[in-house]
Amino acid sequence: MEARRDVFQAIADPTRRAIIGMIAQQPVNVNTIAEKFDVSRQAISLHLKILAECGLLNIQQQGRERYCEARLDKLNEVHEWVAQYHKLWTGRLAALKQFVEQVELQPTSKKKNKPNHKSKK
Amino acid sequence: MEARRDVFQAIADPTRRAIIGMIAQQPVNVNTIAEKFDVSRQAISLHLKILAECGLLNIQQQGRERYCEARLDKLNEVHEWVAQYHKLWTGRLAALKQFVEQVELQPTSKKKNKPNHKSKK
DNA sequence: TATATACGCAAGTATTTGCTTGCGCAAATT
DNA sequence: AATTTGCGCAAGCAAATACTTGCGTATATA
Repeated sequence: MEARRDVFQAIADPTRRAIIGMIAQQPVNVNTIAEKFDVSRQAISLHLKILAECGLLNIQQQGRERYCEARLDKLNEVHEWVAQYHKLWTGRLAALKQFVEQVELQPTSKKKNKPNHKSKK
Repeated sequence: MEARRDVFQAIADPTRRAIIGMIAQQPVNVNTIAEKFDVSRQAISLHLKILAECGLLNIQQQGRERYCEARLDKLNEVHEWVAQYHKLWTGRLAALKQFVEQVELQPTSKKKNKPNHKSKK
């Protein structure tokens, strides 16, 4: 146990993503977070621990309460990983669009019957 | 088994991320992929199955070979999820930077020496 | 046609999750 | 001082992972 613990792994769980969303704007204490879910406080506590272990979360003790603060910048690893592919696939879409437009403009096209020609808006 | 199967879950595994990287540019067949890793072909096959199940992968049979083609646009869900927080945290950084600069420009400031002021290009 | 190749389909196992319940302790509240 | 509240620690458990090995089956190739 306690094996791999990286950001990708951390955000794989929907509950943990929800937690991040909940504390993205301002720190929230453990019990307040736990109340929003229908699992036990311990379960949430464990999720928080996992998030904290990979740096996505800071915990500040305040009296008997513990406030969880999101460290969104730690999502950068994910952002960069996805962004490279995002560029790739949007680039392809752009190229495809351009290609289609170019073909449509060809005056040499044989196809004269195009009953339902989908026009671009 | 066969429970949750979403994109976040799929990319949580480093092997699967590596597979995506391997086929992002052009389709590759199963055995070629498997050879790059030091786990069994079956293990890779299962990873491919998982990727295919959540749409990140298309498989085209060609003779006895199966070519795996990446569907990068299916990463959009992840991209959007991260992007919202990316905006948040970069926005905060920008605000912080602006704040610091503003403070530095205060005429009441005692600090007159700013040798390496980083100018924006 | 015999054989090698490119897979898929289990079955079996060790580890890792995700969750629960019970206990304990320190900081607020009464 | 007694009680409530906030939360960690730990044991226990079902389910999911990530692999492996063995077997079966098309499709190429010799």
